[in-house]
Amino acid sequence: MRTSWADSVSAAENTAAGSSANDGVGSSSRHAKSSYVPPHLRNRPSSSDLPAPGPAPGPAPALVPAPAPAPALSGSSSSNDRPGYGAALGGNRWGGPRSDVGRPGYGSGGRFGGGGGGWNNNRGGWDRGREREVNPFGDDVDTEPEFSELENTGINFDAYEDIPVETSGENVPPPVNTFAEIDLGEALNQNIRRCKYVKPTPVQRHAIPISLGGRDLMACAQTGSGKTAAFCFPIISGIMNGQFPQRPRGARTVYPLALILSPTRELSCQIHEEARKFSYQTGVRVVVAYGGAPINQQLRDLERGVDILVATPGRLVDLLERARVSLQMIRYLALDEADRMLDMGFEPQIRKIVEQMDMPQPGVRQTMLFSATFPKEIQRLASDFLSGYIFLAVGRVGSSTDLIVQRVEFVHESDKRSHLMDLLHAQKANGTHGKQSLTLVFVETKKGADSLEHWLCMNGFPATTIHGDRTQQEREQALRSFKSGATPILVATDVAARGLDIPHVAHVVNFDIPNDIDDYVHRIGRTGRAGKTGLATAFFNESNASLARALAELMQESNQEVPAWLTRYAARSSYGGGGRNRRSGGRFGGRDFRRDSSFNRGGGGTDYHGGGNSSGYGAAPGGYGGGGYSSAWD
DNA sequence: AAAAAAC
Repeated sequence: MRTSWADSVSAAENTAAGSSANDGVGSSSRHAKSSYVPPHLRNRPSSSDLPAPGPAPGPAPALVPAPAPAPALSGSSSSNDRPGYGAALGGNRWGGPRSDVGRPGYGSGGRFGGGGGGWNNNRGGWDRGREREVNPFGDDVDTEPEFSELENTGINFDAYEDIPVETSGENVPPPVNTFAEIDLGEALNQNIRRCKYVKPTPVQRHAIPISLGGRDLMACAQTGSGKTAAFCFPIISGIMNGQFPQRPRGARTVYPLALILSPTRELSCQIHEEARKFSYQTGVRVVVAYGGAPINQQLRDLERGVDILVATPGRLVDLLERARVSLQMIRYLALDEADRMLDMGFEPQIRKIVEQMDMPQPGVRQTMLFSATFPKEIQRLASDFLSGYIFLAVGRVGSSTDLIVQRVEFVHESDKRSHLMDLLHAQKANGTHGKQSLTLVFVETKKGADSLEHWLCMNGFPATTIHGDRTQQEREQALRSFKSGATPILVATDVAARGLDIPHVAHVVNFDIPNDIDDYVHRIGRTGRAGKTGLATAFFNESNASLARALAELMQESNQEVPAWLTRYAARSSYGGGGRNRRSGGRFGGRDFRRDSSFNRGGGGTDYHGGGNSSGYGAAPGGYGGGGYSSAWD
């Protein structure tokens, strides 16, 4: 009923502040968590809007989302909010047979009509509305890739082969070696072919079966490892195949089934673009919402229907407070770059979104948490947000390959500009032109970015810049202009350090070296994407001494040539307790802390079924090994 | 210390 959900939302608003006494740490047991009812949902007549907790998410058959009883939305008289491409399908896993009438004007009959679940599915009927959908692949939609084309994409799949992977948790579903082994459905398979993906990356090989098995997932993986597809495929497949209760449709509020949170606007845009490709002609609607852009277009997009919502936290909180979005129907939650989001101070907003609005509990929804590192704060988040999860650690991309050639050059502060100029001239002369060869230059400050951009332009190098002082429009324009090659040099702050997938970045220059080795790893990860080779040059001088040790170790680890002078710096800084990097010596961003006997919370899932190579663990001198997680590193 | 993120 309209009043029902409206009340729910307004109640949520009214009590959000007071409900922050959420149990937080210490209730990692899923039973404790699943019986928890958020304050704003207590005392509701029939608790009819929130699905009751489902049974323990044990090994479930593939393609079955985490089970949950029906929420039995009372009296809603309208259908779900997506344009239907669907044919009816029997049975409704979430809500049982429904008698609701389909929303007129869309598709071919009620998607929930007449006892049929009515969600489109890949076994038929979804194509009836295909003309409606803008083709995200451009012109070559119906071009089936030739085998030779596949080889020409430049994706070096062998480069992924020796990336170490480790899993732990109870009953870990075995990894797959090909997409064909997984029944993702024909529509999705076709999109995978259109994307020219031939073979799953390591994170995909493991994460997709885990997720399709209905399990929660904590994954330590770098961007560039194929994460986006790893969480999108199971979500899209689950939505296509799953039966969901009818979503109430008020005039304004929409009820997505999946939520993907990411730290930056550009990353959200990128995930949205990728997810749209993956969901092309599946009938699954993906919408993005982020700040800095006019909200009206986003509201219109939402009103046209949303299954998967990709968002940055701030804008989502805004939408939730305006009651334009309800999380009541969320079945899939993915948090990307979780460590980054915490670094950026998003924890309160994320906890508000996940714990204090109307999102179903862990175990009812399926949750995937992605993070490059696994520090204490993320472990806490994992305990609070996940239920009986599987831990997956994928080695750093590039850690065991030579995909990225790293160079470190000693450049005094005052020489940096002319040195950069030399590099750019050399690059120009090297004959790489004709083909786009993009250079991404990282600097420390927004001011520095502007002034370097200006200087480059004055000196005949078309450059643009991206940083947080620019408007969202300027940022997006800069990114477009860079990607297109119109300005083949992009000067950036760390806003662009993580996750952005820009093809053809041949060279990453760390004009200013970051203070955190993780940031360095992320920055150089903007090149050498998808198995292509790339070059990363860092300008090192005295002011970077504190990073010398971590940098030298990282380079050594990835089979790079470490200059003798850097080794000397590294030796010096190691005495002074420098190199406070978080994970030197390891090839993973973290390890499953549940394996440590000292960590006792009574939560389940301490069994270790490690099938992977664990040699990257334990060697960390002050990493996460050893059980004690003192905060000495912060 | 700087960066990012809602209006």
